[in-house]
Amino acid sequence: MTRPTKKSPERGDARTRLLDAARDVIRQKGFAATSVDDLCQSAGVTKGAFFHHFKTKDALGVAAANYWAETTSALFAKAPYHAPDDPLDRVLAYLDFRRALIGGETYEYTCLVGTMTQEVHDSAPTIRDACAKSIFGHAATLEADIKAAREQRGIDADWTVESLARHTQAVLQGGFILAKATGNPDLARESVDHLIRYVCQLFGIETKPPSTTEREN
Amino acid sequence: MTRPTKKSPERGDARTRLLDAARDVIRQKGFAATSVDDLCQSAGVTKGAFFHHFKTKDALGVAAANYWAETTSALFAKAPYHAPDDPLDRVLAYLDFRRALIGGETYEYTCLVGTMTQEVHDSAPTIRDACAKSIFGHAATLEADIKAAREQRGIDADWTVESLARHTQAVLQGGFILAKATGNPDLARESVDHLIRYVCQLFGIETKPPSTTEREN
DNA sequence: TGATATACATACCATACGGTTGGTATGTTG
DNA sequence: CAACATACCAACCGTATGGTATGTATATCA
Repeated sequence: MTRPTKKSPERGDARTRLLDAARDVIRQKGFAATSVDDLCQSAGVTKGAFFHHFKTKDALGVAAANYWAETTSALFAKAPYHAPDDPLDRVLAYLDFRRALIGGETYEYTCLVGTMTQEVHDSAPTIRDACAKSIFGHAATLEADIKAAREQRGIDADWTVESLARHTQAVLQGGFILAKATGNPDLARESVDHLIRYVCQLFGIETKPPSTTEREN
Repeated sequence: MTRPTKKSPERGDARTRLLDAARDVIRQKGFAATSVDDLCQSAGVTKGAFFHHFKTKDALGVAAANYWAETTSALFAKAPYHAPDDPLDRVLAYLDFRRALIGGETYEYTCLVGTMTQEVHDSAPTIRDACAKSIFGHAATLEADIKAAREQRGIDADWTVESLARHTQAVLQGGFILAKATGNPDLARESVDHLIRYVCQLFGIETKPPSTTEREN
């Protein structure tokens, strides 16, 4: 292998630094408004490095979406919301977890692939498909718990497990837009609160308060 | 003769045609990826006309957001969902109306100001503020009916009227993102269905089926 | 009828953009 | 050690971009 060599540990190789830069800069400025030079400057690499690792700017977009899918999958897989024995508690713990992630600067808590989807859905199908895979792949990780909760409690539902899983992502994405419109993360949390109330009602339990992490940021 | 002069009703003056073009093209390609030339070509005017009416591209963005606010306000003001005597029925009729609007090509039913907010929130405050005004101004038009419904039915709520009004917009915006990710408007309708179920549950009534207009498009 | 303002059109400009080229330093392999 | 591959850099290129300068036809009004 040629690279790392474990020497000069600046902060990862050029490719990873470009992907990290893409994750943050694109969430701030959007994909189209982010130039290749922006990314190179933010990553501290040259244009030569950029086009060595990515054939085109669109190719970086695809790679950034995949990188996002990988890193967020890892984050959610390790997260503590899987602990409860009761599947409904796991679902609610997931929503609590998502709620707790909202805060700080807008680019820190909003969703890269949601942002990119909005921009490129009609003009860059490869990027859009990578974003869709990330969004719906994550939604699918909720389905087992939702299904188990429904069966365990014998809920006679007129909604599908898949649609509820997708709905949670829609609420989050929409909350991010309202938060961006005002620069205020409270607007995203607010919608998650309504979503939590909805899920509690669907399963016939009393609405739980927004958990411990009420005040952060 | 060079200009309209009330003759040759091509389809409005240059300014309006540019705003119409902006509404459609920006919803397809996004704001940053839409060039001034794109807009001029789509509107059938020259660049001279563009910069005669708008000082900068950002100024057009602001004007497009305001134009969107005006035209959608007029649409919703005229819509039939205000007819029912019961305020809750009006709220549900509003959601039904929104649901029925979803269909056709993505650029035909998605929200211009939601799209622009996502892109420019951090780099073009004037556009962002115009978008926010449109979104929250529209949300505010729901508050009277929500409040009346709550009082009439003596609901003891742990949520604010304003937050529920905003939540409806968040769900719509989020639904649009999922729809864009797949090119399928069903994903937006699906989330509206969950929202309708939520509102019915909040007010303690049985969930109504998605109204008459089930199959369109 | 002349002065002025409006509503465009044409031609042009400086810059920023995505992408290419040619090169070097370093490591890997047989 | 020769041959090759990888990772990266600096300089450059053609084009597209937002914006400007200037011209012109029509409408308004004193």
